[in-house]
Amino acid sequence: MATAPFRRQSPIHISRCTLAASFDFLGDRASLLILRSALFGVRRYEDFHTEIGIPRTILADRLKRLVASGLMVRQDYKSDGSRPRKEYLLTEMGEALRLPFLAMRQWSDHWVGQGRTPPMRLMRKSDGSEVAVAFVDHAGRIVPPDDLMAGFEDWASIPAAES
Amino acid sequence: MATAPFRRQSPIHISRCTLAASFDFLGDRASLLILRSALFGVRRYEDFHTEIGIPRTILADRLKRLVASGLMVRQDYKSDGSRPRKEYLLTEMGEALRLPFLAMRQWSDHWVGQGRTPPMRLMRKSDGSEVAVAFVDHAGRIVPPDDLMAGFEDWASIPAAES
DNA sequence: ATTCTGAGTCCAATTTACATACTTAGGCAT
DNA sequence: ATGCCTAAGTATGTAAATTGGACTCAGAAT
Repeated sequence: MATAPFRRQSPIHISRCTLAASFDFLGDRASLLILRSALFGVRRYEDFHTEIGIPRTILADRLKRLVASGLMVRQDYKSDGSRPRKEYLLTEMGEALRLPFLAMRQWSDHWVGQGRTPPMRLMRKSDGSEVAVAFVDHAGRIVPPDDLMAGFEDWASIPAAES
Repeated sequence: MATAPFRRQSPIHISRCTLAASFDFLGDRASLLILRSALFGVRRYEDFHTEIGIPRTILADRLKRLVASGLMVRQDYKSDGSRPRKEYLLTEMGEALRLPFLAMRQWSDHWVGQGRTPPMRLMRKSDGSEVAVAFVDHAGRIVPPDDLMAGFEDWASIPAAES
């Protein structure tokens, strides 16, 4: 599976693909940047706006969509000396995006950040050892990408590759 | 690191974030769907068009951008009985997106596909055992998300969290 | 010479994004 | 109690991107 063989169609039809479906609500720059900030601990409208620099209308719209999609919740907070305001927190579903986002970061640090030393390192809390995102088998051993294979529910319906 | 502490700003400024930078060229639905298909082995303009169903102008534009970004290459192919045509192949850089995309698929199968059995399983070629995407330490052991910690180059510059 | 097909481009209508300005709600100082 | 301040939005006119459909182009086959 290092490289997929040539195919005329994907083995999973786009209308039944949860991955493709997820791109409907996080397949745009603004949402992705909001989630990136949120995973770092940013919560407030004004902070998202300052940090990301997208128009306020877009920010408001995207936050609404992220809440509607179940990735974030909008709740009150109260810092002393000011009135109750709203903040946006990741739900468990949104929090679970940490793994894919960190996989993506690993990729971008390598391929976009070329030579530069990555600004962030993942470590074990316990012993401080370097942590990476990788394929692992059921026994917990790392699987090299070329030992990887995909199995499909209805593989009989997959049109054979031609050249 | 199960949940990040509240922060007013991300510890990595957006202008120096390779992840944020990568969203510039793959932070849109069309590009993500093209890459999904490409990772499955789809290569041809017409096949992308049929499968994804985006307008031809967008497809042409995105393919151009993916080539310009170094994720794909445009090359000739010749099937017998017809003239030479173009196809789009993932480069090593594009191919390396397989890990983050499969991490994302794992997420979407779980959180978007709720109860349904995932249409695709990752397996070891050698023994057919189930494969997943996970955090691993340097010794190759799986790291649970709550034993995860982030270290930053210039952590002194991180504004302290407040509430 | 004509047809056929994959790989595009062109175009007018619609949608979405953008920047800037404006609004709202409540705590607080005067 | 009046007015000010701030976070969190909304309103709006303009600029840009997206859309679906028609059109073009190149070469192989008939």
